[in-house]
Amino acid sequence: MRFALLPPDRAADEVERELLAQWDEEKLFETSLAARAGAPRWVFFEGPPTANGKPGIHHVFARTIKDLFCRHRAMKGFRVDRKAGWDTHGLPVEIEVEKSLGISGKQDIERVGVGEFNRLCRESVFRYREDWEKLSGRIGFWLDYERAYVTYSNSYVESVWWALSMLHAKEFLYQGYKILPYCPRCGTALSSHEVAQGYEDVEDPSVYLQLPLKEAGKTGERRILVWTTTPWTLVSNAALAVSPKLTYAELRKKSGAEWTVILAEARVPAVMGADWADRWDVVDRMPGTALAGARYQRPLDWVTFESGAREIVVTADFVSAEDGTGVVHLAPAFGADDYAAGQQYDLAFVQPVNARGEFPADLPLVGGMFVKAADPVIIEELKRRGMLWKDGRFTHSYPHCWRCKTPLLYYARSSWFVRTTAFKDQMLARNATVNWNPSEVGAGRFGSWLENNIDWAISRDRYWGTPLPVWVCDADSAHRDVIGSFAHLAVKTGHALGADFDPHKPHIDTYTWACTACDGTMRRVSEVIDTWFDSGSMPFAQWHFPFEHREEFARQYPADFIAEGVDQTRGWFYSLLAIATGLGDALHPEGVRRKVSADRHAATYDDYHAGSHHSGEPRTGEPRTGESRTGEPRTGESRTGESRTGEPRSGEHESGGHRAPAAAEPYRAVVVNDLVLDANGQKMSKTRGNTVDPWRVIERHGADAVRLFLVASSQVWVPRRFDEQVIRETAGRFLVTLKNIYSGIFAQYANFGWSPSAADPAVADRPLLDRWVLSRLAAAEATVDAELQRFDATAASRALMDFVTEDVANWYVRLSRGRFYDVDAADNRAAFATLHEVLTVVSRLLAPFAPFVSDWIHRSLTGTSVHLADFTRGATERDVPLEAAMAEVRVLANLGRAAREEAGIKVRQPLARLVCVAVDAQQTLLDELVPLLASELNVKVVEFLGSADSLVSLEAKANFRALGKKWGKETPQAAQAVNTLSSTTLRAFERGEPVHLTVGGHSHALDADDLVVVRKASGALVVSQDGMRFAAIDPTLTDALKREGLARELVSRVQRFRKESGLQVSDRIALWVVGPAVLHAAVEAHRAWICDETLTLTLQVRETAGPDIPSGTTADLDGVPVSLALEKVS
RNA sequence: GGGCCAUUAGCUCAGGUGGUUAGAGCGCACGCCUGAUAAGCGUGAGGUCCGAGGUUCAAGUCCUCGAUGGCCCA
Repeated sequence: MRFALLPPDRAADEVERELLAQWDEEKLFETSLAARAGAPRWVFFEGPPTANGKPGIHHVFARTIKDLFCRHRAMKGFRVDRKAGWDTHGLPVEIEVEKSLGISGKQDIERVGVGEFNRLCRESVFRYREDWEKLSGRIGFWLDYERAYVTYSNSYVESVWWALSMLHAKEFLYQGYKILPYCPRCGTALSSHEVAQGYEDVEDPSVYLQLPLKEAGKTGERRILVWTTTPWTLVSNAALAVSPKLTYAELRKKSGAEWTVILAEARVPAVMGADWADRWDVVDRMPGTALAGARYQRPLDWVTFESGAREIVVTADFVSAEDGTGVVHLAPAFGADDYAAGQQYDLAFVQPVNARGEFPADLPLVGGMFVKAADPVIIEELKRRGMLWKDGRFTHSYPHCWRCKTPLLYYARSSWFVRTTAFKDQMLARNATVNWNPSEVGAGRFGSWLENNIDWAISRDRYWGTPLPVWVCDADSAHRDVIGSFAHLAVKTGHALGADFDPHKPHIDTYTWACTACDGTMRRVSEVIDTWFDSGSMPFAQWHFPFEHREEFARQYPADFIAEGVDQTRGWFYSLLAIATGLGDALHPEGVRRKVSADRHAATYDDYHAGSHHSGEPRTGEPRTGESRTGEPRTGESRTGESRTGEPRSGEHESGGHRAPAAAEPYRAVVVNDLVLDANGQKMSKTRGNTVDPWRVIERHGADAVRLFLVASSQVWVPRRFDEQVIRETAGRFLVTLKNIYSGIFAQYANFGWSPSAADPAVADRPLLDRWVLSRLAAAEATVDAELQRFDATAASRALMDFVTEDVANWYVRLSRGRFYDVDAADNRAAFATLHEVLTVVSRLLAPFAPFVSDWIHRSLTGTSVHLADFTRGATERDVPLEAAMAEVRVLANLGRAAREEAGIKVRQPLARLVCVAVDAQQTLLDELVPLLASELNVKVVEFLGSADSLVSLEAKANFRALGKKWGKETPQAAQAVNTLSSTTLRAFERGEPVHLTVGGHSHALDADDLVVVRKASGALVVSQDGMRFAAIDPTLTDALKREGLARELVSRVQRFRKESGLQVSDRIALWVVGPAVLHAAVEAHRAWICDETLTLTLQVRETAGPDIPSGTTADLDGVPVSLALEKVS
């Protein structure tokens, strides 16, 4: 058996590409799935990326996290199917197509034609999908791209329709109004991103009104002051709002007017002037709540109210004392706060403005005018009516249309909603059982946001999206059909849909039918739905549930794991939860199965499902009895999930056909990742030009290093800086070390004739160092596994990297190097077998993080792919006392080196003895490890002392934790007393003699807990200490030691010379050494050893050079001049 | 304006339940090794723990206020 070599300087990119080709050829992903076909499932949901742009480095990040945990659980023995998915609808796609066509805005799209436009949208999605698949593949993200779900596909759309129809059946779907920023010129509502682009500072009117309060028979004696910057909305004024938290003042002019004015006390100076007290008397003060319910006279009476409360003062939390008068005018059609208050108090709703932003022609004075242009007219009219207090101008930041710069109007638009507020408590309960990583996102950001949940506006007045399956009668809009399947649509229209049926606009809008309740015609509403509803439907829509694959859905719901960026908090994380909770039992596999079996002969799902729609009566798809259960959080095992996710579940879940009641949360664990920033901590953006091209980075460092860096550099849920320099220094460096150990130490020498065999000693028979590293390996294995189990990839990767660099490279390999130069000795076979085991297990542990190099090494070591291996071995035993003893030895070695450094004696110079004091380790083990310590520190003898008394004097250090309990406020004095205890007293105390402390009249016996005894060096040896551990070297250099040191210097120099002369490591030589007598003595004393080390067959030492010696080199060996010459002999 | 997160050595980050010498890696300085060699190892110097108050015998850690940066939402 030969082990392939992997030179560390071989380009990672090249190696990885070769592996990708090999995986492809072997169908390794499919093979790995097949190997777990019968295993318990661990379900992953792929949050579908929007395929409307090239993937960036932050996508590599998110996808690494997804892949990593899926790989880990798969290696742990679960079946982890990974179905890819693509989010294909929505405004981003439309904008991309608008750009490519060089058009902008709805009118342009209509001109191009909705059919053509949507065709281009569909094509555009395909283009980017390829980019995504390529990059995902390159970074080793294993996903089933062949069977990806695509949100625009007919089957997906049909499942979404089903969900909407079920929500409708549960009376969760309704039509209402939503206040949207709207451009009257473009005739379109703007998304929040568009609004954010268009803020500009503008000057607007600043108008104060005095509105008379209507009180029993004396209207106008008290007036309330109101401020607005949009006079045109006063036409629709329905109510006034005051703050329940503010105090309001009622003022009367000192000059003795008959009327008073009311405004927030805190606003008086700002509104009335700093010197207001000179002119006004405060006649009354009252809380805002006292004003609630008061009636007032509205400023303008041009429109008539149809229904709802009007001309009334209400309280609202959004009213502040920041500006204005603390009294806010409410026009529910023209502001989000206003609308919300309107809903809360059932206020009258009037919207006398058309789509072009104009008042109707029949209004007095302002009829037909653009609203903004009507402002001066309205101010003039208010003045005429005596309702104007004062007017002025006001500069503020106001949103404008980013296309045409027209100021936006906040506008009530008809919109469709899902009544999420109806099941908010259930969402909260479900959320509470989710294992969020980090937990604060679930409890804080997401949880507190859910608390303030408002109904989900799901309709969009756009083109490329899942059409809202609502048909409304053109004669009476109360007559509605919500279509839940294509079959249902066929039934409605009376004929089959045809093979080329496309549920998208504009085709779908050609389907109409006669209203069953009147003479009207049922026509589809124009809207499409929010793409978040699409993606939030993926748990069932990816399976075309409930029309197909019901069993599959049951097995793959809910998800054990999802992972996305923190920006998905209000996106996918929410839409998954909201839809699953709203659907409730409709997602219950048992419920569906019962239904199906009861109607086994039904030709289509819709056949049995129909009827609920024909009647027009809402009905629940499933029995209501289970409802109360749905909101209950799971108890017991839910939070840590250990019992569920720790080990593969037994088959019982499978045999049941489903895994859990669908009433559970749609995902059990979430890993949230934060942004990838540039090297300077700046957010990456195209406009800043600091984006990172993932392809170029991968080419330079390899996907392994990039993945490892992204995960290991800091917790994934804090923003991380992306710095290529740092990749090289951390992940890159680690991988180089690993390859060095594999190729430079293991494979290179194993190829002289070692391969695993029965000749290898059993573990128990191997040297302590081997047993130690195997024990550490078991520890690392357990740690990495446990950290991944709890979704901490950062801690896992760091533990693994630390093990490899510290324990394997820096200790085991370094101390064992000599054992790898010869494959025959039993001791050496043990070393090879041990390192083989270590490297094999390390590659498995590394596989989720760095799937390429780990596979490469694992294949070379074992002949099989790491991705078909088990993550952990069975029971492995640790030798904890041995680990403790070795830890002790390593500390002592460091101390010894520090002592050498202090004494100024290099390691190559042998010393007579090292004197140590160790703690926490068995002396027998330490004795066995002495040869390692002696060789590491190059000393002849290592002695252990039971105490350091002979090396040190004792001092006490107070232990505040213990003293604090006893002494309270006198702790510092007591500590001081402890710290001044004499060395003699402390020795007595350590022997068990009682010691009392007296401080401030109190006296307590000293307990062992109360102090730590510290040893300070004293004496002739050079002592180094760390806590209770000591290492002391004897710096005395005898002539014999000096000779040995010189011999070592010589060997070192000869070795270098051999190399400089171009010799092979196995070449035998003849050697001439010319130097003074002292060198002569050293060589003669260690002749055999020198010859052995340098493979010298004949060694001649002289004091002077001669003509018979070949030319060579000269050197200085610690002040001893030497000339060397050598010749290759064989 | 609200919510959440972060702020610890030049850089990147660790620092359960408060306990007195605040750690690691990288970088840097000095040195070692020269059969992992465009590798490997050691020793060392680096810190008012963002600031101000407070609680406590004791605060990087708990509380309050503030600053800066980031994200999300208005």
